Amino acid sequence: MIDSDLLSHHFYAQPTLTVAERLLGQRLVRLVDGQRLVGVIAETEAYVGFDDSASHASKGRTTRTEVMFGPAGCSYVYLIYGMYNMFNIVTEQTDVPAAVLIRAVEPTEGIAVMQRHRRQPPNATPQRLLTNGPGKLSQAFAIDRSLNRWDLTAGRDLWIEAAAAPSPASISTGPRIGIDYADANDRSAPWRFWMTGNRFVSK
DNA sequence: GCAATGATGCACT
DNA sequence: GTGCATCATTGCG
Repeated sequence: MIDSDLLSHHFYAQPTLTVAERLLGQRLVRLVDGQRLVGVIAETEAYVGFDDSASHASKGRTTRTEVMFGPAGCSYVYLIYGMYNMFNIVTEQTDVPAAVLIRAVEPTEGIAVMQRHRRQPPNATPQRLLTNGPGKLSQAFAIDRSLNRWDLTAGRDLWIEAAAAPSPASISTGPRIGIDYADANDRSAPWRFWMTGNRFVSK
């Protein structure tokens, strides 16, 4: 890896909506048993501060949400529905609880290994089912809670590399998914970002 | 194609 | 005990 490609604390410490949008097109990299797994980030969601009723952190500082109050550039990985891991990246200044959920990537390297992690047969079709959702991409990239609170700026095992940014015209926004429990204004906030037309964006 | 449903572990009242 | 920032499968037509 070239050091200058590694996204730094400075990048993640920006406002959460900025980070969520600018993560599109960047490369998610996972190293497992010397094998590089890479995907281009295609879809993200922002969870912003105490006042966002959709965010786990709106309930305050607990064992589970503590990491969201910590420094930017750490991972927040939690288990949902008893079986799926959600991969988030902490943003903003310390004590401001916020994070970006990575919802989908377009796989580019290590696809055969990802298929094994997903228990799909080699050459399975269609390939889009490999990583077109937050639970699926975590499974494909072997991301689980052992990587909670991981420092993504260290360039070890799990990190993000800079790549060409998509043009603003090719980015779409809309409401976040799966947050029916949130207040109406938070449900409708356009805090989901995706690359328009990318076939790996979740349903 | 789509809607309905069950799986499953853990943080938190 | 309750409720999830989800997914695969089933059953319909």
